[in-house]
Amino acid sequence: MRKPASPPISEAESRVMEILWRSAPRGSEDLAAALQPDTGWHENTVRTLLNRLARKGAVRAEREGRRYLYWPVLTREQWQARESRSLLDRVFGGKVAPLLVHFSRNEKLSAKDVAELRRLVDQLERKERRHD
Amino acid sequence: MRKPASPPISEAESRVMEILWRSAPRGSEDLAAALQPDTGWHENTVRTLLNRLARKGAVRAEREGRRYLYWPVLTREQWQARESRSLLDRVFGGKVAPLLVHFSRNEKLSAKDVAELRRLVDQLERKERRHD
DNA sequence: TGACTGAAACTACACCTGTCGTTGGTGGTC
DNA sequence: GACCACCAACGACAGGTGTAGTTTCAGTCA
Repeated sequence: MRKPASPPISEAESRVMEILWRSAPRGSEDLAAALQPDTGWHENTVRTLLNRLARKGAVRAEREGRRYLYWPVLTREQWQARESRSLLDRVFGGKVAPLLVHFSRNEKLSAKDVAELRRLVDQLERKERRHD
Repeated sequence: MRKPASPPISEAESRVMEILWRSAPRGSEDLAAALQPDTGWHENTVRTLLNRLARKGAVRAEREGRRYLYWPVLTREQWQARESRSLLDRVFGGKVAPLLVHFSRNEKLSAKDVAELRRLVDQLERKERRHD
């Protein structure tokens, strides 16, 4: 019972997923229309991407009359987790602290970001104490 | 005076950079030997990667007698920054807070990580107050 | 000086990606 | 029942990547 080790979603493919995550199910024509303004992609391009996504198990296609409707299977959170872990492992040797330091130092954080971060740290510290 | 918009470093290429960042300059044979245990790559493979890296401007090659010595031009920090920004933009819509939240929630943080994070937050807050 | 050798340069090739163009099949229309 | 319009399926092709094999060239040694 081997896990299929689902292949990575490419950049272009993820653009399609973004639309599906926003609302699903949708048909390919609909998808193409939604992508058109930002990407300028031809409908066939979108269909190709959908087929590849289906082969990768990231979307499910269900026939509805003459056309297909597409649903996301991979969730945005799963995808974010995968991509994040990949960055973490590839670039930061799997260690979280350097990554957090990098982002906190190098990216501008709004006051709100900082507040959010503080809440998180407080929470983490409380949890720690509880497990002492 | 256009910026050359240096091309991305591929996964395999970054493995070579890792070795160079550890110590440089080195010859290709040396590099290949250092990579061998982890990757099993043939020397020619490493040379190909070095050539590609040179074309991309990520390393500098200097003749030393009959062979070349390679120096990293791209620094590890630059590379980390690039890759991080790419993740941030592609996956988190360019917003730092969700990314930090994701990592803090989903990756196990050691007590040390948490302490580090707290120092950072404190620092950020002090900076904020100073600019009020 | 001419052969030998070891490293550099060039070539290869399959697979993935981005981006369509082309073909084909099915249901709806007269 | 024949045809048309649409959509899906398939094929295509250039550029990047992973991973070498093959060819060339410049020193070294005899």
